[in-house]
Amino acid sequence: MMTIQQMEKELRVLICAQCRSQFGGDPDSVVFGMPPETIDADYAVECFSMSKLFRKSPADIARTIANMDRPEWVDSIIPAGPYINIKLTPAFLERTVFDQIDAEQTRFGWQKQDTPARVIVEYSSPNTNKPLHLGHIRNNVLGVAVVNLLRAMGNDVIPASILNDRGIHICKAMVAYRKFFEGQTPETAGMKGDHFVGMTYVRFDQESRGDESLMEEARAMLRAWEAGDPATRDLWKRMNRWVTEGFEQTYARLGSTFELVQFESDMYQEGKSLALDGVQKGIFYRREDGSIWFDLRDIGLDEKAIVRGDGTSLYLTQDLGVAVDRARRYHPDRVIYVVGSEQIYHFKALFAALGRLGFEWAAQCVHLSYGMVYLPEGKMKSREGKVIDADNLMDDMTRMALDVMEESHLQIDDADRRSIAEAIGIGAIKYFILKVGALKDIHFDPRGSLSFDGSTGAYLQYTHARIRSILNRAGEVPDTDCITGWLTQKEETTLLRKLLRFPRCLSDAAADLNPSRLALYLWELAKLYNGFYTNHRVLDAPGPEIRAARLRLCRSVAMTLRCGLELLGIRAVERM
RNA sequence: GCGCCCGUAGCUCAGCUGGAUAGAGCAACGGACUUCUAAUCCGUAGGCCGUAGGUUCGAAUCCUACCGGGCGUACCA
Repeated sequence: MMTIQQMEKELRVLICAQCRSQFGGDPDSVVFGMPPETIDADYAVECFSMSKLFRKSPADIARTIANMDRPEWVDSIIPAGPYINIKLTPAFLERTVFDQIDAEQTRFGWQKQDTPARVIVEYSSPNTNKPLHLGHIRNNVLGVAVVNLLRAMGNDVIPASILNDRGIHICKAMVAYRKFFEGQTPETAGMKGDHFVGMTYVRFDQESRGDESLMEEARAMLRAWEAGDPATRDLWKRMNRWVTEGFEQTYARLGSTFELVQFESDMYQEGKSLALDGVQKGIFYRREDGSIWFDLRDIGLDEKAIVRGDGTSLYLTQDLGVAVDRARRYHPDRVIYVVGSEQIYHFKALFAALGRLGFEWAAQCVHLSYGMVYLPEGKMKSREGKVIDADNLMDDMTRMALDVMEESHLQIDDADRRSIAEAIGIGAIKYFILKVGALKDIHFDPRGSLSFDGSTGAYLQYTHARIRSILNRAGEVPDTDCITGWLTQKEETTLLRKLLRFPRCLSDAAADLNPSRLALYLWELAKLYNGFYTNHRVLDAPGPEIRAARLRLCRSVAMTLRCGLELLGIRAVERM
């Protein structure tokens, strides 16, 4: 059996061979594009870019390539001006697509690497003084999708998170707890732990506005923490535990998982010793007040502080320490940081610092940045409590989905209904985020996003459920291996051609670290399927062969939708 | 000031490393359920791809300048 990837490679080799024999060289690249709808072909290759290389007109090149010997599975290679259009034999197209999907199932389009690259993907990395909000959702959703895509491409991926569990923001929550909530726990307050601590943090902000002394207390608390004061450390541990327990629930709903969780409180010393090391080597320098700096003006940045005058560490110091620690323990080939675009400068500085300290792997660090998430009123401000809380949002979306389900005729018990509503509600958020390119800001319209119309996760899930319903009614899907050639309708061919492109969609999305490509592909696939669905019958198709062939087509589309959705972290439901 | 990102239909966005006639969705209007899930489908309408130059056989895509918006430029994280 030949896979789609092997078949495309084979075609490329043949085209190159023809170029070598006729023009004396290989083309720079052979890109398999999509012919316009009016042309009946599976691939289009443009010959413009070869024109300069071979000193012939694109049309001449197209004609020459089209004359090549073709394997028996290629139906025709037809030059059309500067393009060649390649059409596979319909039977081969069907067999290749169907057999591969049947063989690979939920791993359709995945690849194996002989020596898998080890990739650390850092994402989420929250502060432990408040619950996760919409901005974190974007981070987690992107992070999960990137992890999944890289894994599908055969990489050895380590999802990592670092909890920012120390610093003045934590102390603020602790001060407020002692002053206003002493003796209470998340249980007595009837709240999730992260929400409980978040409440103390908000309270601090409110109270400290009219009372400067609170800020003083927070600073004193930070000093006590650094000094290792037992009572302070005790409270700190307790509150951190509340928060992380709350996070675990949120992560479970979001589908975020980590293989490596580290704590800033364990790591920040490492960065400091690296800084001192750098001073010794003459890479960093001290100012009179004792602070440590390095100069990035030669690469268009500024001077950056790396340790404070009082010897305490900064954000950059911590990330330096974490990076070196991870490299030492895991020897990654790449490190991908999923962090908002407001940190672009920070990561430039971080990577530059690592490079100057002599770590060659610094060149393999990538900051995958993404845009802001705005509310209609403006940027989210966590201290003002004007945020879309992650848990609340997931609840709201789930409830919305439930309401819509109530109106439907679906006969299912309450537990199933809840679970499906959860998949739809959370899938809607995820798809809403993933379908736009990461760099774009998202203007989040809470009401609008609750709609399930158009290019949405629910649309994809609905299409999947619709197909599954047909397959369930059909019972056993007969094996049509020996009866290819029955899918002759336009919609059927278009669907097959779309399926043909799934493996490349995955590898492109993974290579660009861009899940939105996959999100878009799935929407297009679902759209094509729904077009087919309204125009043609499956179960009572005209003849048993067509019925069987269509069932197999349906099964393949459903499986591809499921594969894609799951890579995006969205559950494909059987019914809805 | 400097750096990075964004600017495509009324709104939200696609448009792959330049390539066959700029595409969707939403909103608006008009159609399609005795028929495999109408959370669907079909149709109509809507564009000087921010502006001006440049490179090219060919530009929404690459380069330059400008305009508009965002983010950053902390001994905050």
